[in-house]
Amino acid sequence: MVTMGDVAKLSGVSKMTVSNVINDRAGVSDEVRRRVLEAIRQSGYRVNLSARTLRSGRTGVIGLAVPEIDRPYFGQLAAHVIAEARGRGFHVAIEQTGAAAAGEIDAISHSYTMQFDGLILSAVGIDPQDSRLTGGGYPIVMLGEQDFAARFDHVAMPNEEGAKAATTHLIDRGCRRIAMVTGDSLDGVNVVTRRHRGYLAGLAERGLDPDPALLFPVSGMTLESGREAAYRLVDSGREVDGVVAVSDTVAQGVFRGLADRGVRVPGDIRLVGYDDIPEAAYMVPSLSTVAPDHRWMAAKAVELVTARIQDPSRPAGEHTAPFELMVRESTR
Amino acid sequence: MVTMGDVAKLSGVSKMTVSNVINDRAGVSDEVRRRVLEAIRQSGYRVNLSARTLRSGRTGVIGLAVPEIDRPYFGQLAAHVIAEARGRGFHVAIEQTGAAAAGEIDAISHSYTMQFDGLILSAVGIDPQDSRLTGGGYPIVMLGEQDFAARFDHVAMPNEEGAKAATTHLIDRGCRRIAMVTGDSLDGVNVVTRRHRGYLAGLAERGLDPDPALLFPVSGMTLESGREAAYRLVDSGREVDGVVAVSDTVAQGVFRGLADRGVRVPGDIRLVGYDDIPEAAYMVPSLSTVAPDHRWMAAKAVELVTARIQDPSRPAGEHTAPFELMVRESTR
DNA sequence: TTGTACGCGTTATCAT
DNA sequence: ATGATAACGCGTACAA
Repeated sequence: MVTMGDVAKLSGVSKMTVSNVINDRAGVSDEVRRRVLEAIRQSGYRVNLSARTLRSGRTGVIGLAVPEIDRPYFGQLAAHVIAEARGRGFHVAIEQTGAAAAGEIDAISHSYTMQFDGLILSAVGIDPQDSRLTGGGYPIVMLGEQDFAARFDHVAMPNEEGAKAATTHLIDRGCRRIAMVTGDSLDGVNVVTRRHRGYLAGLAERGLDPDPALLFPVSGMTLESGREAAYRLVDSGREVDGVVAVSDTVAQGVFRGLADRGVRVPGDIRLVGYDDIPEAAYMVPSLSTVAPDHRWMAAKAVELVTARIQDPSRPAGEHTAPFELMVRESTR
Repeated sequence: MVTMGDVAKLSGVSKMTVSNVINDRAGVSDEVRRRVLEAIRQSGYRVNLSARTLRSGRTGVIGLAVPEIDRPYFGQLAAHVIAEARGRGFHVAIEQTGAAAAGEIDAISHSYTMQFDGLILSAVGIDPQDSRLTGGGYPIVMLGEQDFAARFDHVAMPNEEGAKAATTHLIDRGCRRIAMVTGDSLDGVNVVTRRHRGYLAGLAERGLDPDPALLFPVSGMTLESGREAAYRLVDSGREVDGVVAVSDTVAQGVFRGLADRGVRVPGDIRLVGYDDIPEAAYMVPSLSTVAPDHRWMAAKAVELVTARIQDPSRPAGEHTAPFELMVRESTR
């Protein structure tokens, strides 16, 4: 392995000067810089990041913990975060939490062990009151929907606002019996409960009474659980003319489930999702959905975590992404 | 920061003994081990991976370079690789190559710089003859379709076999004018050309003549390029009763494009994809497709790269995944 | 079974 | 503008 010392010897300078050249520090004459760069090229020298990290205490890596990387929403998020971090000279390491509180706690611990400089945690299961959840000065940015009470930097989605807009949109299209397909636990503050609140707020704003019988719980944010909820919806025999799904992926499942039962969208039931995953615009019918600004969220999260890396004591802030309601064929 | 020395002091032993306890080495009395573990717990000590890496030369990280992590196929692949690597005590760092040869070369160089112990490279653009493409003893496993001539361990998809099976399936369903929507370059050996060969082989096996006018090139493996190819297909006015798409994502785009032009699937045109992404089964109509065994591929790739990490001089091998043709509604 | 001394490759400090 | 020296925290060789 070629070390800095080898390069120094080759170009007839000290290790320190080589280091200065590599890190673009001032105080190196053009002539020496040229010689050193030439020696690096010739020798094929590469910086040893472990040594640098050992000395400097920084890895240049930001962790990104998501529930499952194979869900379109998180794949997109990851792509944006990677791009944004690269622009700031950071590398991104992806962790999977399995959408469980334990996995999320592990991710923090693991991030620390791996010596990531900071962590962006897309939290869905964790309880903000969890005693194991202590920043301890370690730069963590939360990306999710719990209420972290300013204990962490937090980038939130416009869950209530978005779900409310989706619901009033259905009503304005003529729907009166609007079901919601959403998570099975309506306790606490999370994606599921906040979108449910938005749904209720939407009904209220248009003077409709909520009907608890029109809530169809799913155990996970998956295609299959959406389909299965649609079966229950149809088989219940209840009159329904609109469905708000907690996410686009669930909406895709609901759509398939309705089709399996011979129910047409938007003819019999209008359907709206949340997330605006890329596939939404390409479904037939295309899916109306709430589109939070993903790039904005990724950029904000990276901005916050890098700022906190530089100054761990800065005050934490709460930030909510802008959104747009994408009206497409499924609510035509 | 708590170091090994602190733990040693706290438990009244030497650093070496602490190291022995941590790495589960023999020659430590139960009593001492207990004391050390207690001290570790109390102090909150964590191994410093940089120091360990600097000393041992190993990071315990495997790089996974994919074109774009926000494409469902690669998201799934990543999820499987991460799970498999975890089982072998490795961590996975994801890189994005942008589906370009330059990005793939960069990924190798970057993987090396980041001191990953090995790299799984999902290559789509690289030329196996590229002079910059030299393993140099660094453990690289190729996951893609080029012909690497045993210079690298290589996990391949059953591209020709799969595309051929898809094509004969269309013919057996009664199709006679079968178009293919595929990449725009039919040079070299890659996903595009191999699936195209499979398509030709399928036609040949059933005694149909290929018609070059039924090739509709796309510039990328995206939803949008699939849609746009469908427009060209319909607008060309050519008679077509079946379409083989180069991937499921492209097939989704084709399906949407056909719908935009009022062409029904499978009524007017039967459609088959490749990959079996999760969404395929949930489309309406559900998408018939070739399902390579993704988990098998991920497991094999991780197995190969870990084996090569242990023994860099082992002979390289070529491995092709098994597949299954998923017959669904789009070819009903 | 435990301890000592040194080296891994880099960077910070201080001196020249 | 450049160089010498000492750390960073861990693991290995060898000594006790």
